[in-house]
Amino acid sequence: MKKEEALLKDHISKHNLKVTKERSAVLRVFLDSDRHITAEELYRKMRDTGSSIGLATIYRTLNLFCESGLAEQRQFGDGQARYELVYNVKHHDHLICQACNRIIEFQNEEIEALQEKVAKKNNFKIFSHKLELYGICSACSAEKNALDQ
Amino acid sequence: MKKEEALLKDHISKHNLKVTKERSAVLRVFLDSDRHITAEELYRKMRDTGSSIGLATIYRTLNLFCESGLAEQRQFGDGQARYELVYNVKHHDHLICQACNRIIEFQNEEIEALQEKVAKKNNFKIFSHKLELYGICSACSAEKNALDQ
DNA sequence: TTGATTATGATAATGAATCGCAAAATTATA
DNA sequence: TATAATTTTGCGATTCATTATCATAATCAA
Repeated sequence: MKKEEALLKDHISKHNLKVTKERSAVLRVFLDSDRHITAEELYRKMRDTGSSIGLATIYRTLNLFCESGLAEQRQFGDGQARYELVYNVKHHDHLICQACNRIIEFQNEEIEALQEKVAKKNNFKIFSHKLELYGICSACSAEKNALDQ
Repeated sequence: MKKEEALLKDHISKHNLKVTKERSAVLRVFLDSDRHITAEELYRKMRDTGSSIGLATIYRTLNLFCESGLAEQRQFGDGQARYELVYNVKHHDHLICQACNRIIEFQNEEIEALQEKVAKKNNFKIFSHKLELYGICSACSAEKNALDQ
């Protein structure tokens, strides 16, 4: 059994919930998908492969993943929440290309340390943070330059 | 005439729009409000002082403020957009207290510089960024400690 | 297997934000 | 300052993502 599956089952048993084929199927597809997937995308992906799962169940299951610490919800400003596997994944922030919607993950210890410093200076205790850099990636930038010629 | 009003009127005249009493009133109340106000809060504030303005007009006007460079829209994760005066205001990021919803602004040149460095390393051109630190402020932290006694 | 409990799918409901429209307001022009 | 072209307004309807409701189905401890 995968460690992600074990984590979910542990959460389920600790909260008097039940292991269902839908939950198992959503987990399987979720783990096999691009990071930063939306509920709708996951729903389509499952329906397209013959599943008769409902959209509400997708949302309920993704929320369950978040409650169990397996995933986190992100808002990148396009109006749809995205869900990302965080269990056993090192913390990181995001670069978001506004041309092709590509999401690049990055880590920077120096920035993290400075955030703590800012928090301390303001007597603030940080529980979580969000750092997103919006712009244009190298591929889109090159494409734009080519078009401009 | 205030510089903010001048900016808005400049934008209006450059785009064949019209100066209306509603737009002037929304600007007046907006400038006189807490930073990071929601459309609904601005609507309530105006209705409570006798205005018969519609909510749609509030939204349209706040969008106009954003287009003119007077304001920017922010999402702090509670599902409602907040609007913040940015004209003639130095760039800053936010600390958000999840207990009392207080928003503290801060500036940190070192973090900004490191963001640029990250972007460069990824051949990414930054147009904007979002850095939000979520947690609990000193006042709420003290209150919580007192209750725990 | 049963029985208590939880989960599911379909659909309705929600809430923030936008749209369409007829009426009203603005503004350039005469 | 009247006119006419254009934009804006408030209202209500609409959209879209997400959640709630509810009857039926599935799970699982005993």
